[in-house]
Amino acid sequence: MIRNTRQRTAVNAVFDELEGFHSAQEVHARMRAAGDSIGLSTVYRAVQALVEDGELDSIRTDAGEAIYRRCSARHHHHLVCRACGRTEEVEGPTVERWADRVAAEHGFVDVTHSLEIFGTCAACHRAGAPSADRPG
Amino acid sequence: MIRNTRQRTAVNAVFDELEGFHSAQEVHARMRAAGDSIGLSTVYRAVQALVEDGELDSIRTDAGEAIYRRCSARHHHHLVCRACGRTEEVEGPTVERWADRVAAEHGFVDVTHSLEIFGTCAACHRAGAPSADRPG
DNA sequence: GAGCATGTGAGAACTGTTGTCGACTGCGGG
DNA sequence: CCCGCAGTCGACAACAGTTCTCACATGCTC
Repeated sequence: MIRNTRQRTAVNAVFDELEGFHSAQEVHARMRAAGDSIGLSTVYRAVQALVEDGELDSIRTDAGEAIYRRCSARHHHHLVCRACGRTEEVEGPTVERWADRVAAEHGFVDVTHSLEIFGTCAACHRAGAPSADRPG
Repeated sequence: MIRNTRQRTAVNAVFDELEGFHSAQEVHARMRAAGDSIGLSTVYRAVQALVEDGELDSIRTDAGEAIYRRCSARHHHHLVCRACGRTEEVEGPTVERWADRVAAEHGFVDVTHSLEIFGTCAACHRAGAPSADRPG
């Protein structure tokens, strides 16, 4: 049975007040700072549960850290600035259809996909942010 | 000054023989197994240098591990069976153009993207493989 | 070949994450 | 309302991947 605990509720609530992506550690620190007594393990368990429930959306930073945010109902992808980390949601039926079609052509079923776009946002580009090229 | 050492050359050479993505640790193990004496730190340094030189391409797995491969002339994506792990390379100008366009519309420059498609391949589907959904 | 900046490598340190385990507590039943 | 107990908590240890350290080795320039 899945219980409705103070901690779980609290973690969930944090993401109501927060925009964008935040790491488990950050959430933990934020809660502790706010006087909320909660363990780090619990935060990790909570965010994982929330991701499974589809409440949160998770991606991994370039540094390998997992970051989370409230998931909007729509299926979408992320456009991430590699200099300042700013994230924008983008969506496009084009790519959805393409992915499904390609998978189907190869005989794959039950298809999902993950797509992230990285670049340097206008502000950072103006600021002359360095950019590590990443062809691929 | 950047020196041309035996180790650096050797790491680079490994990726000539290897297809697809491989972790630094795997490369290290492989080299040791082949009787090549090299330290793990050195492998890390080497792959990082190679990435900076544009010789290698790096992405991060879901588990947070960094994996590398020779940057192929062709840009393509992966279609991965979530049951047996079989991977097929797919490519499509559609999605490339879409990603670039979307990024440009948001004022992003110097754009790259990462896309993986997950599904159950025909063989595994016939075998009745289970599947874990991952919205996002 | 000499000098020396740069690279190497074993191991320690660090970071983010997951596991452990005794104590705790929501929740359904009585 | 209280009981019982399975699900949960949380401090801490354990882990994995990566980076740092530093004494030693070695390519490169002269």
